[in-house]
Amino acid sequence: MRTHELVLQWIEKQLSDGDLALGGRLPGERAMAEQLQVSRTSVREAVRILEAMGVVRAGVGSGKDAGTVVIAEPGSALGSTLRLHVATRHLPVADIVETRVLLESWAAERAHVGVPELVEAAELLDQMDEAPDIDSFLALDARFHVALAQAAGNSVVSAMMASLRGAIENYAGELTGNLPDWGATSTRLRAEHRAILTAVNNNDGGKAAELVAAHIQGFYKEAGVGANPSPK
Amino acid sequence: MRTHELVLQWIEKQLSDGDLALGGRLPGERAMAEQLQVSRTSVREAVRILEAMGVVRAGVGSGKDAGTVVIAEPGSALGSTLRLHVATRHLPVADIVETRVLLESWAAERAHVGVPELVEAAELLDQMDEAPDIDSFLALDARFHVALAQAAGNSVVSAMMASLRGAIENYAGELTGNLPDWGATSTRLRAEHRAILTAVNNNDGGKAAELVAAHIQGFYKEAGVGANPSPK
DNA sequence: CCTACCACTGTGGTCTAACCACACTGTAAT
DNA sequence: ATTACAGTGTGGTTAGACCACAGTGGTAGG
Repeated sequence: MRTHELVLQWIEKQLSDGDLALGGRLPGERAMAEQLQVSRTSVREAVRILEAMGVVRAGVGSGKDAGTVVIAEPGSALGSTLRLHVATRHLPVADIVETRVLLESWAAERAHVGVPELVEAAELLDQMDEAPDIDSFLALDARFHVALAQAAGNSVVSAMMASLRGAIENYAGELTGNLPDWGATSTRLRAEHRAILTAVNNNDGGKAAELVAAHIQGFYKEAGVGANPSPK
Repeated sequence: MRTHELVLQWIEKQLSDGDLALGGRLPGERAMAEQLQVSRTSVREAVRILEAMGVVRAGVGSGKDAGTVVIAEPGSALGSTLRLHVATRHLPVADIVETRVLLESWAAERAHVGVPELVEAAELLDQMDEAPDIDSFLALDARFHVALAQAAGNSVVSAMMASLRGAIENYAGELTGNLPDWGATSTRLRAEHRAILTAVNNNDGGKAAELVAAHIQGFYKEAGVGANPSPK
């Protein structure tokens, strides 16, 4: 077993045993190195992996944001991993879109009416009506979909959905260039968003799921994904 | 931007541009360090991250298995990430089980009859009838479920399903200790497996999905997950 | 001529020791 | 009381060395 894996094991044990909790701080790199009788290099490699997994965040200096702190951001971490695998051509974009439809439909069908996430989603829609450019529109769109997914109350589904969105975020940006009329598309997307949210708030989960599926598939189909899985 | 992130970017670009393909070999760490004008340490940190993501595999020595080569194993990588987040108590085991039910039901419903994965699944069931102990039974069980998921032909769903299974693998091992009568449970599980496979091969996707959902939920319920999300 | 051995080479794995930038903290000078 | 500044501890980065490993190729012995 390689040295940095030993460090990883040790840290994972600290987490499992509850000696290290969310928001907690890891010992300094030098301290850990001495405690585990390994070099600081090995400790750093382990920390880097945890950082890539979204389990910790490293901050320099001193004070509240300093040191290596335990966080919980599986979404961005999974997203990076998927993005890399898309780059290797091993994961087709079409499969990602399909999975996204699966997860988001499920979430829309089971969204709990009355949770704060749905209020946030409504506010995001208002902001989208006044988005100055495409990029800010897409950013708000991403947050809307994530909020909707979170309303179902399953953190794993939320994280995976967010990661899928993140993995193809670059594509979304490129693809809007393919659209014949962004103004028309934007209007349509916004109307679909409101219809989805209305269906959810009316406890009509089945309809919400259908609308979400059509919404996502419609966008990527219009932008040309599916027929051409590797647009680059 | 930190130095190792620069290296990551460079490697990701090589992958996106197709200059580096699956099975290809990265330049040596020393060569990359010189080419990018960074230290070997930074290169190594980047490679470590890619290794943790299941994008590359590092091998010492010389010959075919030596050097850092591009692979595609998103499943194990995502599994490790999820496992760590479970350790932080951020992802409840119940949510993972629920997501697994979602993905596997979907896959069972859409499995393509006639694909080699289903043949392999059948062989695995035969082997399970003669599994000498619980651990080998669980290992075969894992492979059976993965094969079933792969039969649906969506690589993202397959990878995620495998990762979910891996994230709670340790739990499965612990939980079998809670079962009152392993022999009876094993017999029931094997019967359910065969029923699922039969439904799939009969093109009865709906029934297969139902059976899979009941199969998974039944096992974890019997073992005591759901009522007690953090058994440790 | 063939075989067995062995030094050579290039790979990742690890370690040490130093320096940097950063951000807060406490103290001393104003 | 306010300000300026040295001190301290954090992660970030680098250079250089040594190790184990595995295939390569030459060489000595049969």
